Parts: sequence; C-alpha cells; structure tokens
Amino acid sequence: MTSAGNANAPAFRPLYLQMKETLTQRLAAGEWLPGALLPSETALAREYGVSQGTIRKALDAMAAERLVVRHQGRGTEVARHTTERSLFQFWHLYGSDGRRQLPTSRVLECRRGRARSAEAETLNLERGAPVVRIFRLRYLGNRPTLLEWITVSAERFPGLERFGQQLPNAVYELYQREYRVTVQRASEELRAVAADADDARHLGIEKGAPLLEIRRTAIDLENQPVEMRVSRCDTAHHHYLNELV
Amino acid sequence: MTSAGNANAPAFRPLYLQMKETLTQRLAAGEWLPGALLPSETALAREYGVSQGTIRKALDAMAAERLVVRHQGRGTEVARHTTERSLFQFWHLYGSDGRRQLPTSRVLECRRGRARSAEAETLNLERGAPVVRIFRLRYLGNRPTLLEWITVSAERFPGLERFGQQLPNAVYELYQREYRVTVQRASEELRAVAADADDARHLGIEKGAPLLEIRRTAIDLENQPVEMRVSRCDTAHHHYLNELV
DNA sequence: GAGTGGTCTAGACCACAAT
DNA sequence: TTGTGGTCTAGACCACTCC
Repeated sequence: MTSAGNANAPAFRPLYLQMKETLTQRLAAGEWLPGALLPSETALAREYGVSQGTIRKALDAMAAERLVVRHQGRGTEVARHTTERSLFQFWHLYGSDGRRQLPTSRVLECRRGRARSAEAETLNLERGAPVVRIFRLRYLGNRPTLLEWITVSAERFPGLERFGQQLPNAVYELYQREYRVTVQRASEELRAVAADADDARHLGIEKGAPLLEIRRTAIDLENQPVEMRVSRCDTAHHHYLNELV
Repeated sequence: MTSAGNANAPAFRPLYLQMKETLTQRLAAGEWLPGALLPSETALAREYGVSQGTIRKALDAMAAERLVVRHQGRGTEVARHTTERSLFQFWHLYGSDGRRQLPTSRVLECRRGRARSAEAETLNLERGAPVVRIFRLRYLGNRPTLLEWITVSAERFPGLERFGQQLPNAVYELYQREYRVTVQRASEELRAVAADADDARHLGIEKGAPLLEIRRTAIDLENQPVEMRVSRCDTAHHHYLNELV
C-alpha cells in the first residue's frame, strides 16, 4: 500500500486521518524508536503519494497527542519519556506555595505475585496471572507524603522485580527503555479516604486522618492498560492541581 | 487597521496568531454575542486582507480553546454555556458505576457580604469589597453529596443575591445570560480534609469523615478570575475523574 | 549551504445546512 | 441552489538546525 489516493479500505474518513492511523501503527509497531527522527514530511508524502500538507496535518494531530515532537529545522521525533514529560503530563502534586516538586522514593517492596480480581480487571488479565507489584514511599522535600502501589503484568515486564531498590523515580522511562512500553495517557480516579494503621505509620500521621487516594490506569500506544497504580497522599502540605480547559 | 499584511505592531508573531488575538478581543468585547455566528472565513479574510487559510488557522485555534464552535455548512458560532459544556468541561464527579450524574441543588444561603482576604486575593479585589456568597447543598441521585460555597464580586454580578432559591443548577449559564460573563476555563486544587460538624450534619456522615475538598478559580474570556468556589464532596459513592492526555 | 518544519497563499472540490 | 466550513493540493518563502 503505497498510494493512498484512492484507498482500497472501506474508508470514508479524511486522508489525513488515514495517514495518521497508518503512521501511528508503524510507530506503535516499533519501526521508529523513541528519540529517533521520522522520515521528513516530503519523504512521507512521496512514499504515500499524497501532498505534504496532508502529511503535515497527520503529524500535527500526532503531535497533539504527544506521540511525536516536532522541531523546526531538525525533524519530527518519536516522543520520549523524559523527566519533563513525566512532570507535565503525569505529576499533579504541588506544594502549598504552588510550586511543583518531584518526589524521591524509597522502595518498600518489589516482588512477583498473582493478579487479584481488581488488578486483573484493570489490566485485562486473567485472575491469578503473574504480576509484579511495587510498593513505594515517596517524599516531597524530605517529608513522607505519598504511599504508592504499582501493579503490572509480569509477562509484559519480565524481570522487573529484580530492579528492587534500584527502581528509578520515573518508572515510565524505565518501561520505555527496558520494555519498549510507552505510556501515552492515563486516567485517574480521586477519592478521600481515612488513613489506616499502615498508612499512618509510614506517613507519620494519625490513623483516620484524611488522605487523597488516586487510582491511576496507564494506557500504552495501542490503547491497552499497562499499569495500575494506587497512591495515598497526605495533602496537609500539598494539593492536586487540575486545569479545566 | 484593516490590512495586516505588514503590521505596524511590534509583531514578530505569525499572522494567524495576530488574527486570533484580534478576533478574540472583538469577541471578548461583546461584538458577537454567545450563540451568534461570526462573519464567514471569506468575509474575515477580505476584511483583514489575509488569505482564507490564515483566518482558518486562527478560528481553528479559537475552537481548540472553546471560544467558538465550528459547524460545517452553517458557520462559526460564539460558544455558549450549555448544560453539555458544563458537564464535559467542568463536572468531574462520577458514580461508582462510572456514569456521570448531574446534581440537583438546594440553596442554603445567598447573600451579600464583604470579601475576606482569601476571597479578595483569589478574585483580585480589595479586602472588604462587596461580594455575593452562595452556599448550596447538592444531591447526586437523591444522596446529599456535596457542599458548595461560591463567591463572586457584587460589582460584577449586581443583584445576584436576589435569585436565592431560584438559582439554576448551572450558574455559568446564568452568568453568561444575565451578566455577559463567560467562564472560559478554571483551575482546581484538590485536597482531602476531615468533615467538621456542619459538613457532617448536612451530608449525613460522621464528623471527621474524609471529604474531597475542591477549590476552584474560574477565569473569564479576558483571563480574569470571576468566581471562587469551594466544594466538599463525600466520595463514598462517587469519585473525581481526571484524564491525563 | 542543505535540509527541516512553520507560515502564507491560492484555488479546487466535497460535505453539509439552510432555503 | 447558495453559502458555509472541511479537505486536499501545490508552490513560495521564512526560521531554524546541523554540518
């Protein structure tokens, strides 16, 4: 399929959306690795027999979804999970002064297990399927602020448990580098809960104190869930910021 | 300023961004009322002496910010505050089944007062300036779920207090219809707090129970704060959903 | 200097809404 | 049928990066 001028697919959709889909598939298939440059607009236009403007609309749409990053004069790059991206897309906790702080982490547990029903449902696994669980205590400015439980499929992330204390702060960079898994987006459910005895001990607060519980499901390039994450945050000195635009 | 070909402004910015700015100013000034149709792309292009494509990029950018809504075959319409918009942009509470429910409301208080320091700071007012405060209890499916305190400037919203029990559920529609104030975006700070005695009484829960507190600042078309809103939600049967894209 | 994406233009045709 | 925005094309020039 080189010419898309009159596609053979059952396509009533605009050409640029078809091109976006095609390019996204090639990207998700790993043809271009994170950080690499895609072929130029003119090269892609030649390859598919469409105009440069059509490729441009497709790439602009992909850039809007953070699949690629466009650089004038340099080219179009496959999006990487940098610390900045983690910060801007996935980190919403701010200090009382309104400044964003990145956490440091202490891994309390990191081992294999079998998927419980909630994990299986969230991650699209069979119940009892092998998983890796990470349990971390995270500090903001030396203050223990956040307890975090992460669950991923052990088939998708073989040997993840071996990282143990060496797990980096930003695990999405690790997912991408070691496992070719790119977290594209996520959804978070927020609730207020009461600290149980363990929460209280780890966070140095009273049992029953209010905590902000965040349940995140992270989604990869193929729109499949890849990580389930539950966080419990002490919001005495921090808050979760959400911009409604 | 009819020809923008070689602008006299200290402008190194792209033409389409200058056009977007100009059109946004005309819109914010009230030249086109909510629901009205803007002049067509060709008419605007003629008026400013630029190509239709440039106007198109400006309007597309405005549509991305929800300032206007584009309809093929009909024209470009100034965005209105409909119930759908309130729902999709400003309402983030979902039931445990994942369904979005709109609240019903009971106004507990609606009267004038003088800005306290937090209100004055948030709303860019002098401390002690006249304000209107609304205090509502909101129900989701017959269950009292949410206490809400709203503060706005009494100068900007003269006579708002007279609505009392007749306040509609979606006050942003009222702001736009009665006061020509369009809420374009907002930011929300979320924290977990413990219910005080009043919270507990109104929501039918235990004192000290965890509540999700949402502090919202609403921003108008001119990027000025127009409303401060604090909500305390019982998240036993609901949660706040945030999509990280 | 060569190559890239960003902007701007101009024109053709299509899909859709209103009449 | 008329006019609107949506798509697609083609070409020119600009700003920027890299060699």
